[in-house]
Amino acid sequence: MEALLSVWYGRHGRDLPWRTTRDPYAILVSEVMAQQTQVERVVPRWERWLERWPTADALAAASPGEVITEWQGLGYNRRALNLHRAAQHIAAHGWPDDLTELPGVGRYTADAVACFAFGRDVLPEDVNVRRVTDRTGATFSPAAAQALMDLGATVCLARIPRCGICPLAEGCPSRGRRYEPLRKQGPLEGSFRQRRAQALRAVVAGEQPSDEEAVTALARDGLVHVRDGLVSLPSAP
DNA sequence: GTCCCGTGTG
DNA sequence: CACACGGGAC
Repeated sequence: MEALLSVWYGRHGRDLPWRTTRDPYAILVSEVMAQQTQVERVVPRWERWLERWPTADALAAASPGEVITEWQGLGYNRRALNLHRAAQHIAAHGWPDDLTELPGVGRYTADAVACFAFGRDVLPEDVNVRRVTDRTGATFSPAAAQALMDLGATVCLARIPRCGICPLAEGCPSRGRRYEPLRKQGPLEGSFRQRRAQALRAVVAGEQPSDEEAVTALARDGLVHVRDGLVSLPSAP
């Protein structure tokens, strides 16, 4: 199966700039950004980010407010803060042996950095990789990691897989199957999550948000500071 | 109008 | 273990 996958990857693999670097900081940034945002959208933002903060030291020296501002539009603002804190940890103590010690870095991201940057022999398992391995029943080496992620993201989709264009369809025991949604979720429109994000965008724009409830939640996560009823981006490192 | 996605927290 | 977290994809 891995040979078929490799041929497909050569023709249909995504051309992502961080796949040509081994810089662990650059890879960490790409992984954190791409965890919740389509990779095509991430590419220009990743390039801008590395121009502005080319190293973990440079990012660590920025203020949290600058980092939050640069992050806008990449989703889940807490991740920006975690990435900043991770850079400060790296700047102060170097790269830890156990990468999950870094804030915002769990099993998947730790394995991705270990594999792609440090050349460790581990297969980072995101849900794309897990879907393909579960459905095909095949096993793959860490060399197939990028190909598995692309196949899972573009062909072996969560609910309605595109088996008609899948290089592994022949002999796949799950071929043609459809799947129920894994999570239940209400609409984003009008949700508290959206209000939070709107309130933070207002602060980034230099305005005072009117949504006090959202501000309280943002302050609890350290995304804003409130003093004398005035809301600002966090400036202290 | 609803789901996806990894991590942290209650 | 369930849930919060964003915004484009579907």
